[in-house]
Amino acid sequence: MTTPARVLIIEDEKQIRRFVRVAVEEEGCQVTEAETMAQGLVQAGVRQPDLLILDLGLPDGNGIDLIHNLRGWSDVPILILSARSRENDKIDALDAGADDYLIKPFSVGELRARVRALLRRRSPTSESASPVIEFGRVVVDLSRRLVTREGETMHLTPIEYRLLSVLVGHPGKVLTQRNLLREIWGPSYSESSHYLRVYVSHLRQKLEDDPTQPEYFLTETGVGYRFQP
Amino acid sequence: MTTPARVLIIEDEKQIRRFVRVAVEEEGCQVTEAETMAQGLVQAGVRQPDLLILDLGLPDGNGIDLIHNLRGWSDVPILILSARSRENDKIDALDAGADDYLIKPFSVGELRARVRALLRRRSPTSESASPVIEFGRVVVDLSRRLVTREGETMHLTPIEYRLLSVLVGHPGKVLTQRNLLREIWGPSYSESSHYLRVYVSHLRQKLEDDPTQPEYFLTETGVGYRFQP
DNA sequence: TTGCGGCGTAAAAATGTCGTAAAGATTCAG
DNA sequence: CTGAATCTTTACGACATTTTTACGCCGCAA
Repeated sequence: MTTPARVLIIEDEKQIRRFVRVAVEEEGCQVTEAETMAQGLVQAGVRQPDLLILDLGLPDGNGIDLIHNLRGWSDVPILILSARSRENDKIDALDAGADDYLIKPFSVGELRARVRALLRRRSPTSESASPVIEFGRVVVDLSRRLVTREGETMHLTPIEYRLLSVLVGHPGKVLTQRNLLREIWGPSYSESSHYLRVYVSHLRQKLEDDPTQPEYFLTETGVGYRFQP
Repeated sequence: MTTPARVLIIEDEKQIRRFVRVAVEEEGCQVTEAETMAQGLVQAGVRQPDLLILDLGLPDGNGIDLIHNLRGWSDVPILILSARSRENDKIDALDAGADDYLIKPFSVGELRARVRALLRRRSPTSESASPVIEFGRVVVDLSRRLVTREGETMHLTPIEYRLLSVLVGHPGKVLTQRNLLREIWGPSYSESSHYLRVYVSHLRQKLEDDPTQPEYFLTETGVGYRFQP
Protein backbone atom coordinates (compact mmCIF):
# COMPACT_ATOMS: atom_id res chain seq x y z
CA MET A 1 0.00 0.00 0.00
CA THR A 2 1.63 3.16 -1.09
CA THR A 3 -1.01 5.79 -0.51
CA PRO A 4 -4.55 5.33 0.79
CA ALA A 5 -7.25 5.05 -1.85
CA ARG A 6 -9.80 7.82 -2.20
CA VAL A 7 -13.42 6.72 -2.32
CA LEU A 8 -16.42 8.88 -3.15
CA ILE A 9 -19.84 7.81 -1.87
CA ILE A 10 -22.93 9.27 -3.51
CA GLU A 11 -25.97 8.35 -1.45
CA ASP A 12 -28.85 10.37 -0.08
CA GLU A 13 -29.96 8.26 2.86
CA LYS A 14 -27.85 9.22 5.82
CA GLN A 15 -28.08 5.82 7.44
CA ILE A 16 -26.83 3.89 4.44
CA ARG A 17 -24.15 6.48 3.76
CA ARG A 18 -22.84 6.00 7.24
CA PHE A 19 -22.96 2.22 6.91
CA VAL A 20 -21.01 2.29 3.67
CA ARG A 21 -18.55 4.87 4.94
CA VAL A 22 -17.61 2.78 7.96
CA ALA A 23 -17.20 -0.33 5.84
CA VAL A 24 -14.97 1.44 3.35
CA GLU A 25 -12.92 3.23 5.98
CA GLU A 26 -12.11 -0.12 7.54
CA GLU A 27 -10.41 -0.91 4.25
CA GLY A 28 -8.07 1.97 4.93
CA CYS A 29 -9.60 4.38 2.43
CA GLN A 30 -10.15 8.11 2.57
CA VAL A 31 -13.86 8.76 2.13
CA THR A 32 -15.70 11.71 0.66
CA GLU A 33 -19.48 11.90 0.72
CA ALA A 34 -22.06 13.49 -1.53
CA GLU A 35 -25.82 13.56 -1.10
CA THR A 36 -26.91 14.49 -4.58
CA MET A 37 -25.96 13.78 -8.16
CA ALA A 38 -24.88 17.35 -8.71
CA GLN A 39 -22.64 17.32 -5.66
CA GLY A 40 -21.34 13.93 -6.65
CA LEU A 41 -20.27 15.06 -10.09
CA VAL A 42 -18.43 18.04 -8.68
CA GLN A 43 -16.71 15.96 -6.03
CA ALA A 44 -15.68 13.39 -8.61
CA GLY A 45 -13.93 16.12 -10.52
CA VAL A 46 -12.36 17.78 -7.50
CA ARG A 47 -11.23 14.75 -5.52
CA GLN A 48 -10.24 12.47 -8.39
CA PRO A 49 -11.32 9.37 -6.46
CA ASP A 50 -10.00 5.84 -7.05
CA LEU A 51 -13.47 4.37 -6.61
CA LEU A 52 -16.99 5.73 -6.81
CA ILE A 53 -19.90 4.13 -4.94
CA LEU A 54 -23.20 5.31 -6.32
CA ASP A 55 -26.78 4.82 -5.23
CA LEU A 56 -28.99 4.79 -8.28
CA GLY A 57 -32.09 5.92 -6.41
CA LEU A 58 -31.23 9.54 -5.85
CA PRO A 59 -34.00 12.14 -5.96
CA ASP A 60 -32.29 14.77 -8.05
CA GLY A 61 -31.61 12.95 -11.25
CA ASN A 62 -31.01 9.72 -13.06
CA GLY A 63 -27.98 7.71 -11.99
CA ILE A 64 -27.48 6.35 -15.48
CA ASP A 65 -27.04 9.86 -16.79
CA LEU A 66 -24.44 10.54 -14.16
CA ILE A 67 -22.49 7.47 -15.20
CA HIS A 68 -22.62 8.52 -18.84
CA ASN A 69 -21.48 11.99 -17.97
CA LEU A 70 -18.66 10.70 -15.81
CA ARG A 71 -17.46 8.20 -18.37
CA GLY A 72 -16.91 11.05 -20.75
CA TRP A 73 -13.85 12.13 -18.83
CA SER A 74 -12.98 9.51 -16.19
CA ASP A 75 -12.18 5.80 -15.95
CA VAL A 76 -12.74 5.56 -12.22
CA PRO A 77 -14.31 2.22 -11.22
CA ILE A 78 -18.00 2.57 -10.33
CA LEU A 79 -19.84 0.34 -7.88
CA ILE A 80 -23.63 0.65 -8.00
CA LEU A 81 -25.89 0.24 -5.00
CA SER A 82 -29.53 -0.17 -5.80
CA ALA A 83 -32.82 -1.36 -4.39
CA ARG A 84 -33.93 -2.36 -7.84
CA SER A 85 -33.22 -5.92 -8.77
CA ARG A 86 -34.81 -5.87 -12.20
CA GLU A 87 -32.54 -7.33 -14.80
CA ASN A 88 -32.79 -4.33 -17.09
CA ASP A 89 -31.72 -1.92 -14.38
CA LYS A 90 -28.50 -3.86 -13.91
CA ILE A 91 -27.87 -4.14 -17.61
CA ASP A 92 -28.46 -0.46 -18.21
CA ALA A 93 -26.12 0.57 -15.41
CA LEU A 94 -23.38 -1.85 -16.43
CA ASP A 95 -23.64 -0.82 -20.06
CA ALA A 96 -23.56 2.83 -19.14
CA GLY A 97 -20.12 2.19 -17.68
CA ALA A 98 -20.56 0.83 -14.17
CA ASP A 99 -18.23 -1.94 -13.06
CA ASP A 100 -20.27 -3.73 -10.44
CA TYR A 101 -23.82 -3.79 -9.14
CA LEU A 102 -24.93 -4.64 -5.62
CA ILE A 103 -28.56 -5.06 -4.66
CA LYS A 104 -29.82 -3.78 -1.34
CA PRO A 105 -29.81 -5.12 1.22
CA PHE A 106 -26.21 -6.27 1.02
CA SER A 107 -23.79 -7.48 3.67
CA VAL A 108 -20.77 -5.56 4.90
CA GLY A 109 -18.53 -8.46 4.05
CA GLU A 110 -19.54 -8.65 0.42
CA LEU A 111 -19.42 -4.88 0.03
CA ARG A 112 -15.90 -4.76 1.38
CA ALA A 113 -14.77 -7.66 -0.77
CA ARG A 114 -16.13 -5.99 -3.91
CA VAL A 115 -14.50 -2.73 -2.95
CA ARG A 116 -11.18 -4.52 -2.54
CA ALA A 117 -11.63 -6.19 -5.91
CA LEU A 118 -12.32 -2.89 -7.66
CA LEU A 119 -9.47 -1.07 -5.96
CA ARG A 120 -7.06 -3.86 -6.78
CA ARG A 121 -6.63 -2.75 -10.33
CA ARG A 122 -5.54 0.68 -9.27
CA SER A 123 -2.17 -0.64 -8.14
CA PRO A 124 -0.30 -0.94 -11.45
CA THR A 125 -1.03 2.67 -12.39
CA SER A 126 0.01 4.01 -9.02
CA GLU A 127 3.19 1.97 -9.15
CA SER A 128 4.35 3.54 -12.38
CA ALA A 129 4.18 7.02 -10.94
CA SER A 130 6.63 6.66 -8.11
CA PRO A 131 7.16 9.70 -5.95
CA VAL A 132 10.88 10.49 -6.10
CA ILE A 133 12.74 13.26 -4.35
CA GLU A 134 16.06 14.59 -5.57
CA PHE A 135 18.69 16.80 -3.99
CA GLY A 136 22.30 17.12 -5.03
CA ARG A 137 23.42 13.76 -6.37
CA VAL A 138 20.95 11.89 -4.21
CA VAL A 139 17.68 10.33 -5.36
CA VAL A 140 15.12 9.01 -2.89
CA ASP A 141 12.48 6.64 -4.28
CA LEU A 142 9.90 6.36 -1.54
CA SER A 143 7.80 3.69 -3.24
CA ARG A 144 10.75 1.34 -3.55
CA ARG A 145 12.41 2.36 -0.32
CA LEU A 146 15.51 3.00 -2.37
CA VAL A 147 18.16 5.69 -1.92
CA THR A 148 20.85 6.22 -4.56
CA ARG A 149 23.82 8.55 -4.72
CA GLU A 150 25.48 9.06 -8.08
CA GLY A 151 23.76 5.89 -9.19
CA GLU A 152 25.14 3.83 -6.32
CA THR A 153 22.42 2.49 -4.05
CA MET A 154 23.00 3.56 -0.46
CA HIS A 155 22.07 1.24 2.34
CA LEU A 156 20.07 2.88 5.12
CA THR A 157 19.01 1.20 8.35
CA PRO A 158 15.32 1.38 9.32
CA ILE A 159 15.80 4.33 11.66
CA GLU A 160 18.01 6.19 9.23
CA TYR A 161 15.43 5.72 6.52
CA ARG A 162 12.56 6.83 8.71
CA LEU A 163 14.42 9.93 9.74
CA LEU A 164 15.17 10.68 6.12
CA SER A 165 11.59 10.24 5.01
CA VAL A 166 10.23 12.45 7.76
CA LEU A 167 12.72 15.18 6.90
CA VAL A 168 12.22 15.11 3.14
CA GLY A 169 8.46 15.01 3.74
CA HIS A 170 8.60 18.58 5.04
CA PRO A 171 11.05 20.34 2.75
CA GLY A 172 12.20 23.75 3.98
CA LYS A 173 10.39 23.41 7.29
CA VAL A 174 12.05 23.26 10.69
CA LEU A 175 11.13 20.08 12.54
CA THR A 176 11.62 20.33 16.28
CA GLN A 177 13.57 17.68 18.07
CA ARG A 178 10.46 16.76 20.01
CA ASN A 179 8.47 16.23 16.82
CA LEU A 180 11.14 14.16 15.17
CA LEU A 181 11.64 11.99 18.22
CA ARG A 182 7.95 11.40 18.59
CA GLU A 183 7.57 10.58 14.90
CA ILE A 184 10.43 8.10 14.83
CA TRP A 185 10.84 6.63 18.28
CA GLY A 186 7.38 7.24 19.73
CA PRO A 187 5.99 9.56 22.37
CA SER A 188 7.98 8.20 25.30
CA TYR A 189 11.32 9.19 23.75
CA SER A 190 10.48 12.89 23.34
CA GLU A 191 13.34 14.01 25.58
CA SER A 192 16.30 11.91 24.47
CA SER A 193 17.53 14.26 21.77
CA HIS A 194 20.90 12.59 21.68
CA TYR A 195 19.54 9.88 19.35
CA LEU A 196 18.83 12.57 16.82
CA ARG A 197 22.39 13.84 16.77
CA VAL A 198 23.68 10.33 16.23
CA TYR A 199 21.36 9.57 13.34
CA VAL A 200 21.49 12.96 11.67
CA SER A 201 25.23 12.43 11.70
CA HIS A 202 24.78 9.08 9.99
CA LEU A 203 22.57 10.59 7.33
CA ARG A 204 25.07 13.32 6.61
CA GLN A 205 27.92 10.84 6.37
CA LYS A 206 25.97 8.83 3.84
CA LEU A 207 24.25 11.55 1.81
CA GLU A 208 26.08 14.87 2.09
CA ASP A 209 29.00 15.70 -0.18
CA ASP A 210 30.88 17.21 2.75
CA PRO A 211 29.42 15.92 6.02
CA THR A 212 31.28 18.58 8.03
CA GLN A 213 29.54 21.33 6.07
CA PRO A 214 26.03 20.07 5.39
CA GLU A 215 24.03 21.52 2.51
CA TYR A 216 20.74 19.65 2.90
CA PHE A 217 20.35 18.54 6.49
CA LEU A 218 20.74 21.73 8.48
CA THR A 219 20.86 22.26 12.21
CA GLU A 220 18.65 24.87 13.86
CA THR A 221 20.47 25.13 17.14
CA GLY A 222 18.24 24.78 20.14
CA VAL A 223 15.24 23.94 17.98
CA GLY A 224 15.67 21.03 15.64
CA TYR A 225 16.59 20.20 12.03
CA ARG A 226 15.57 21.31 8.57
CA PHE A 227 15.75 19.70 5.16
CA GLN A 228 16.70 22.18 2.46
CA PRO A 229 16.44 20.75 -1.08
CA MET B 1 -12.58 -3.10 -30.37
CA THR B 2 -10.11 -3.79 -33.09
CA THR B 3 -9.63 -7.51 -32.57
CA PRO B 4 -12.25 -9.87 -31.08
CA ALA B 5 -11.79 -10.62 -27.39
CA ARG B 6 -10.72 -14.11 -26.38
CA VAL B 7 -12.78 -15.68 -23.61
CA LEU B 8 -11.96 -18.89 -21.75
CA ILE B 9 -14.80 -20.80 -20.09
CA ILE B 10 -13.94 -23.34 -17.42
CA GLU B 11 -17.06 -25.33 -16.61
CA ASP B 12 -17.72 -29.05 -16.30
CA GLU B 13 -21.46 -29.23 -17.00
CA LYS B 14 -21.91 -29.39 -20.74
CA GLN B 15 -25.31 -27.71 -20.65
CA ILE B 16 -24.17 -24.63 -18.77
CA ARG B 17 -20.99 -24.45 -20.84
CA ARG B 18 -23.08 -24.33 -23.95
CA PHE B 19 -25.38 -21.72 -22.46
CA VAL B 20 -22.49 -19.48 -21.51
CA ARG B 21 -20.69 -20.03 -24.77
CA VAL B 22 -23.65 -18.92 -26.81
CA ALA B 23 -24.17 -15.86 -24.66
CA VAL B 24 -20.53 -14.84 -24.92
CA GLU B 25 -20.30 -15.52 -28.63
CA GLU B 26 -23.20 -13.18 -29.20
CA GLU B 27 -20.93 -10.51 -27.74
CA GLY B 28 -18.57 -11.17 -30.63
CA CYS B 29 -15.94 -13.06 -28.65
CA GLN B 30 -13.76 -16.03 -29.54
CA VAL B 31 -14.49 -18.76 -27.02
CA THR B 32 -12.27 -21.53 -25.71
CA GLU B 33 -13.63 -24.16 -23.36
CA ALA B 34 -12.11 -26.28 -20.63
CA GLU B 35 -13.79 -28.95 -18.52
CA THR B 36 -11.31 -29.23 -15.68
CA MET B 37 -9.10 -27.00 -13.57
CA ALA B 38 -5.98 -28.53 -15.00
CA GLN B 39 -7.11 -27.98 -18.59
CA GLY B 40 -8.22 -24.50 -17.67
CA LEU B 41 -4.84 -23.50 -16.33
CA VAL B 42 -3.07 -24.77 -19.40
CA GLN B 43 -5.51 -23.02 -21.73
CA ALA B 44 -5.14 -19.80 -19.81
CA GLY B 45 -1.42 -19.94 -20.43
CA VAL B 46 -1.66 -20.95 -24.06
CA ARG B 47 -4.52 -18.76 -25.22
CA GLN B 48 -3.83 -15.66 -23.13
CA PRO B 49 -7.54 -14.85 -22.88
CA ASP B 50 -8.97 -11.41 -22.23
CA LEU B 51 -11.58 -12.81 -19.86
CA LEU B 52 -11.91 -16.00 -17.88
CA ILE B 53 -15.27 -17.38 -16.80
CA LEU B 54 -14.85 -19.97 -14.06
CA ASP B 55 -17.26 -22.30 -12.35
CA LEU B 56 -16.14 -22.79 -8.78
CA GLY B 57 -17.79 -26.18 -8.43
CA LEU B 58 -15.44 -28.25 -10.50
CA PRO B 59 -14.73 -31.81 -9.44
CA ASP B 60 -10.95 -31.85 -9.91
CA GLY B 61 -9.83 -29.15 -7.50
CA ASN B 62 -10.51 -25.99 -5.63
CA GLY B 63 -11.38 -22.98 -7.73
CA ILE B 64 -9.82 -20.62 -5.20
CA ASP B 65 -6.48 -22.33 -5.67
CA LEU B 66 -6.77 -21.90 -9.41
CA ILE B 67 -7.39 -18.19 -8.99
CA HIS B 68 -4.38 -17.84 -6.73
CA ASN B 69 -2.22 -19.72 -9.14
CA LEU B 70 -3.40 -17.68 -12.09
CA ARG B 71 -2.97 -14.39 -10.28
CA GLY B 72 0.67 -15.25 -9.85
CA TRP B 73 1.29 -14.51 -13.51
CA SER B 74 -1.80 -13.00 -15.10
CA ASP B 75 -4.09 -10.02 -14.63
CA VAL B 76 -6.88 -11.39 -16.81
CA PRO B 77 -10.34 -10.45 -15.47
CA ILE B 78 -12.07 -13.40 -13.81
CA LEU B 79 -15.83 -13.84 -13.63
CA ILE B 80 -16.98 -16.51 -11.18
CA LEU B 81 -20.08 -18.63 -11.69
CA SER B 82 -21.22 -20.51 -8.64
CA ALA B 83 -24.18 -22.28 -7.16
CA ARG B 84 -23.05 -21.25 -3.70
CA SER B 85 -24.51 -18.01 -2.43
CA ARG B 86 -22.86 -18.00 1.02
CA GLU B 87 -21.23 -14.71 1.79
CA ASN B 88 -17.87 -16.24 2.60
CA ASP B 89 -17.69 -18.05 -0.70
CA LYS B 90 -18.00 -14.76 -2.51
CA ILE B 91 -15.51 -12.99 -0.27
CA ASP B 92 -12.95 -15.75 -0.59
CA ALA B 93 -13.19 -15.77 -4.37
CA LEU B 94 -13.04 -12.00 -4.71
CA ASP B 95 -10.11 -11.74 -2.34
CA ALA B 96 -8.28 -14.49 -4.15
CA GLY B 97 -8.33 -12.26 -7.20
CA ALA B 98 -11.68 -12.70 -8.93
CA ASP B 99 -13.36 -9.60 -10.35
CA ASP B 100 -17.02 -10.55 -10.29
CA TYR B 101 -19.27 -13.24 -8.86
CA LEU B 102 -22.52 -14.46 -10.36
CA ILE B 103 -24.82 -16.86 -8.55
CA LYS B 104 -26.61 -19.57 -10.47
CA PRO B 105 -29.14 -19.40 -11.84
CA PHE B 106 -28.41 -16.18 -13.67
CA SER B 107 -29.98 -14.56 -16.68
CA VAL B 108 -28.38 -14.28 -20.07
CA GLY B 109 -28.88 -10.58 -20.02
CA GLU B 110 -27.00 -9.99 -16.79
CA LEU B 111 -24.23 -12.39 -17.76
CA ARG B 112 -23.70 -10.55 -21.03
CA ALA B 113 -23.78 -7.16 -19.35
CA ARG B 114 -21.16 -8.25 -16.81
CA VAL B 115 -19.02 -9.73 -19.54
CA ARG B 116 -19.18 -6.43 -21.41
CA ALA B 117 -18.27 -4.55 -18.25
CA LEU B 118 -15.24 -6.76 -17.62
CA LEU B 119 -14.05 -6.64 -21.21
CA ARG B 120 -14.36 -2.89 -21.26
CA ARG B 121 -11.28 -2.63 -19.08
CA ARG B 122 -9.16 -4.32 -21.69
CA SER B 123 -7.04 -1.34 -22.53
CA PRO B 124 -5.87 -1.70 -26.13
CA THR B 125 -2.58 0.02 -25.36
CA SER B 126 -1.19 -1.97 -22.46
CA GLU B 127 0.39 -5.26 -23.36
CA SER B 128 -0.03 -7.99 -20.79
CA ALA B 129 3.13 -8.38 -18.76
CA SER B 130 5.31 -11.16 -20.05
CA PRO B 131 4.94 -14.20 -17.85
CA VAL B 132 8.63 -15.04 -18.25
CA ILE B 133 11.22 -13.47 -15.97
CA GLU B 134 14.98 -13.87 -16.26
CA PHE B 135 17.79 -13.06 -13.88
CA GLY B 136 21.31 -14.41 -13.96
CA ARG B 137 21.15 -17.95 -15.28
CA VAL B 138 17.63 -18.46 -14.01
CA VAL B 139 14.42 -18.35 -16.06
CA VAL B 140 11.02 -18.31 -14.40
CA ASP B 141 8.00 -19.09 -16.57
CA LEU B 142 5.06 -18.12 -14.42
CA SER B 143 2.45 -19.34 -16.88
CA ARG B 144 3.88 -22.86 -16.77
CA ARG B 145 5.06 -22.84 -13.16
CA LEU B 146 8.50 -23.69 -14.46
CA VAL B 147 11.86 -22.62 -13.10
CA THR B 148 15.10 -23.43 -14.92
CA ARG B 149 18.72 -22.72 -14.14
CA GLU B 150 21.27 -23.06 -16.93
CA GLY B 151 18.64 -25.11 -18.76
CA GLU B 152 18.18 -27.53 -15.87
CA THR B 153 14.66 -27.44 -14.47
CA MET B 154 14.67 -26.73 -10.76
CA HIS B 155 12.15 -28.32 -8.46
CA LEU B 156 10.50 -25.87 -6.07
CA THR B 157 8.02 -26.82 -3.38
CA PRO B 158 4.65 -25.03 -3.37
CA ILE B 159 5.66 -22.49 -0.73
CA GLU B 160 9.03 -21.85 -2.30
CA TYR B 161 7.33 -21.19 -5.61
CA ARG B 162 4.75 -18.85 -4.16
CA LEU B 163 7.43 -16.88 -2.39
CA LEU B 164 9.37 -16.66 -5.62
CA SER B 165 6.40 -15.48 -7.65
CA VAL B 166 5.47 -12.80 -5.14
CA LEU B 167 9.03 -11.51 -5.06
CA VAL B 168 9.58 -11.44 -8.81
CA GLY B 169 6.16 -9.86 -9.23
CA HIS B 170 7.46 -6.68 -7.61
CA PRO B 171 10.95 -6.22 -9.03
CA GLY B 172 13.06 -3.63 -7.22
CA LYS B 173 10.53 -3.11 -4.47
CA VAL B 174 11.01 -3.89 -0.83
CA LEU B 175 8.31 -6.25 0.36
CA THR B 176 7.81 -6.12 4.09
CA GLN B 177 7.82 -9.32 6.06
CA ARG B 178 4.21 -8.67 7.01
CA ASN B 179 3.16 -8.35 3.37
CA LEU B 180 4.98 -11.47 2.31
CA LEU B 181 3.59 -13.51 5.16
CA ARG B 182 0.06 -12.33 4.50
CA GLU B 183 0.43 -13.07 0.81
CA ILE B 184 1.82 -16.56 1.26
CA TRP B 185 0.57 -17.92 4.57
CA GLY B 186 -2.50 -15.74 5.14
CA PRO B 187 -3.34 -12.93 7.53
CA SER B 188 -3.04 -14.96 10.73
CA TYR B 189 0.65 -15.63 10.19
CA SER B 190 1.64 -11.97 9.88
CA GLU B 191 3.96 -12.13 12.86
CA SER B 192 5.88 -15.38 12.40
CA SER B 193 8.79 -14.15 10.34
CA HIS B 194 10.80 -17.33 10.96
CA TYR B 195 9.10 -18.97 8.02
CA LEU B 196 10.39 -16.30 5.70
CA ARG B 197 14.01 -16.75 6.70
CA VAL B 198 13.77 -20.48 6.18
CA TYR B 199 12.23 -20.21 2.75
CA VAL B 200 14.29 -17.30 1.52
CA SER B 201 17.27 -19.40 2.46
CA HIS B 202 15.88 -22.28 0.39
CA LEU B 203 15.34 -20.01 -2.61
CA ARG B 204 18.87 -18.69 -2.41
CA GLN B 205 20.31 -22.17 -2.14
CA LYS B 206 18.45 -23.17 -5.28
CA LEU B 207 18.68 -20.04 -7.40
CA GLU B 208 21.64 -17.89 -6.36
CA ASP B 209 25.11 -18.49 -7.74
CA ASP B 210 26.60 -17.91 -4.31
CA PRO B 211 23.92 -18.31 -1.64
CA THR B 212 26.14 -16.73 1.00
CA GLN B 213 26.36 -13.54 -1.05
CA PRO B 214 23.00 -13.13 -2.73
CA GLU B 215 22.69 -10.98 -5.85
CA TYR B 216 18.95 -11.16 -6.50
CA PHE B 217 17.14 -11.91 -3.26
CA LEU B 218 18.35 -9.17 -0.97
CA THR B 219 17.68 -8.70 2.72
CA GLU B 220 16.54 -5.36 4.08
CA THR B 221 17.24 -5.99 7.72
CA GLY B 222 14.37 -5.07 9.98
CA VAL B 223 12.07 -4.46 7.01
CA GLY B 224 11.76 -7.31 4.56
CA TYR B 225 13.17 -8.58 1.27
CA ARG B 226 13.69 -7.26 -2.21
CA PHE B 227 14.07 -8.89 -5.61
CA GLN B 228 16.68 -7.10 -7.71
CA PRO B 229 16.81 -8.38 -11.31
C1' DT C 1 40.74 32.76 30.22
C1' DT C 2 37.48 29.54 32.13
C1' DG C 3 33.12 27.17 32.44
C1' DC C 4 28.91 25.71 30.33
C1' DG C 5 25.45 23.90 27.21
C1' DG C 6 24.31 22.20 22.87
C1' DC C 7 26.30 19.80 19.12
C1' DG C 8 29.00 16.12 16.20
C1' DT C 9 31.63 11.94 15.81
C1' DA C 10 33.54 7.67 17.02
C1' DA C 11 33.37 3.43 19.07
C1' DA C 12 31.98 0.07 22.70
C1' DA C 13 28.10 -2.53 24.67
C1' DA C 14 23.54 -4.33 24.37
C1' DT C 15 20.01 -5.80 21.80
C1' DG C 16 17.76 -7.60 18.01
C1' DT C 17 17.66 -9.82 13.53
C1' DC C 18 19.16 -13.07 10.09
C1' DG C 19 20.81 -17.55 7.97
C1' DT C 20 21.40 -22.28 8.30
C1' DA C 21 21.10 -26.93 9.70
C1' DA C 22 18.60 -30.35 11.57
C1' DA C 23 15.06 -32.50 14.31
C1' DG C 24 9.89 -33.38 14.81
C1' DA C 25 5.25 -33.10 12.60
C1' DT C 26 2.30 -33.49 8.85
C1' DT C 27 0.58 -34.90 4.64
C1' DC C 28 -0.14 -37.98 0.92
C1' DA C 29 0.48 -41.87 -2.35
C1' DG C 30 1.08 -46.49 -2.86
C1' DC D 1 1.40 -49.16 7.22
C1' DT D 2 5.47 -47.34 5.21
C1' DG D 3 8.24 -44.04 3.07
C1' DA D 4 9.03 -39.77 0.73
C1' DA D 5 8.26 -35.06 0.36
C1' DT D 6 7.05 -31.04 2.54
C1' DC D 7 6.04 -28.03 6.23
C1' DT D 8 6.83 -26.47 10.95
C1' DT D 9 9.59 -25.77 14.85
C1' DT D 10 13.87 -25.40 17.45
C1' DA D 11 18.52 -24.04 18.27
C1' DC D 12 22.52 -21.35 17.76
C1' DG D 13 26.39 -18.69 15.64
C1' DA D 14 27.06 -14.71 12.76
C1' DC D 15 25.92 -10.38 11.72
C1' DA D 16 23.40 -5.73 11.75
C1' DT D 17 21.25 -2.29 14.21
C1' DT D 18 20.28 0.31 18.10
C1' DT D 19 21.56 2.19 22.34
C1' DT D 20 24.88 3.83 25.42
C1' DT D 21 29.17 5.88 26.67
C1' DA D 22 32.96 8.88 25.93
C1' DC D 23 35.27 12.84 24.32
C1' DG D 24 36.36 16.96 21.50
C1' DC D 25 34.45 21.00 19.25
C1' DC D 26 32.36 25.56 18.91
C1' DG D 27 30.04 29.81 20.51
C1' DC D 28 29.04 32.53 24.26
C1' DA D 29 28.95 34.82 28.70
C1' DA D 30 31.14 35.78 33.01
